[in-house]
Amino acid sequence: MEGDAMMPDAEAEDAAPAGDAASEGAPAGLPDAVAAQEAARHANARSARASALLHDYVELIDDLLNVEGEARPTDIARRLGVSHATAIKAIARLKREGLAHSRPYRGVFLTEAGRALAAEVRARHRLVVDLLRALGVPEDVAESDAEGIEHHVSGETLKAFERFLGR
Amino acid sequence: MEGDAMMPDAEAEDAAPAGDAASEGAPAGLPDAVAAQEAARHANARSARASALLHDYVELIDDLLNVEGEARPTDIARRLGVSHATAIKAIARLKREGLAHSRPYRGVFLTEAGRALAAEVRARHRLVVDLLRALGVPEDVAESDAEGIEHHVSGETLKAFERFLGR
DNA sequence: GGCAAAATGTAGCCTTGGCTTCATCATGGG
DNA sequence: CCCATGATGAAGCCAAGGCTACATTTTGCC
Ligand SMILES: [Mn+2]
Ligand SMILES: [Mn+2]
Ligand SMILES: [Mn+2]
Ligand SMILES: [Mn+2]
Repeated sequence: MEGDAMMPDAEAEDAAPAGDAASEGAPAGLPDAVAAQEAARHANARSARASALLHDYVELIDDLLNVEGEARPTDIARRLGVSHATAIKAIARLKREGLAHSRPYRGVFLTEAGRALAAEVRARHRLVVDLLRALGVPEDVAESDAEGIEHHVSGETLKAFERFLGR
Repeated sequence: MEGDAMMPDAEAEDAAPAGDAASEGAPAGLPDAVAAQEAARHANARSARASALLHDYVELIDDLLNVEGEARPTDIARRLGVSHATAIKAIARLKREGLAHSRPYRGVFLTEAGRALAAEVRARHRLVVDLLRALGVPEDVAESDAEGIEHHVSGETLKAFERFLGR
């Protein structure tokens, strides 16, 4: 620990009191309620970020099952651009969460919950892409941005997108 | 691969001559080029997700510095809804990345690069909120969704938003 | 001016989500 | 029919980003 050298060279510290706010000796910080609201927004974004990965897996597996008839770890990994080991670990988590099931060397399948989630995720993905396209975003960029945006679009916002697209 | 004949191919759309000779009993899997493109989109989203956290810290620190005159770990933590220890670890990372600097017990400051990034992040945040509002999303929902969406909006899409908002 | 409380920092634990490496399994071509 | 090869799975490493618990420093208040 190079914790030495902690001599506070008496700077013009108190020269920046920034004492805005009300008449009271209250702290300059903004009201608790506002900070709490902001914290809630960030917590919300963190939560969405946490489920984003599983959503993408479920969406992709559903697609593979529909288009190819089966969803193999290697294909999943290739489509996501990760190693097969990474895909297998995520698949284990999907199973733990009750979204998928599989037996060794037999490919992956979705549970009822998994299929329901996949449908929801796909609808959201498409709607986000459609909205971006409608705003003039080039197709490849729309697809790319949508891959991240989709996980942060609430039901309310989704409805707004639908309204705008006239649906 | 599988012997079944899976004809429903998404890539038979129109252009996109990336198709490999599909005349033979070629694998049902979609072309390498398409899978690679999809993998690239996911890689892009992963990368954006990775920098999202630091962006939020930088944006918040800049705001605290502007509004309060100082950015203290405890305030940062409260506004983000995380423990102060978590904030301090993130701040260490900001410093490592050359975005911030600080001395023990003295609050956090942004480097030139940090300020530049903050300006960019804030502009993006505002534009996303404005777009959502323009589409009829309620203010609190717009703020909440924007907190996540903002990190996945490319420059191209940003321009499209500006165009739509008439700027 | 001194001291208790608040703020800050450190240490260590956990999960997620990447990776590489190595072991095992399944299958199709010869 | 057999085994080379590719697919699958297991193990273990790493960084990020949460947390709690505890140590240290600063500050506000009497
Ligand atoms: Mn996605
Ligand atoms: Mn998607
Ligand atoms: Mn954000
Ligand atoms: Mn933001």
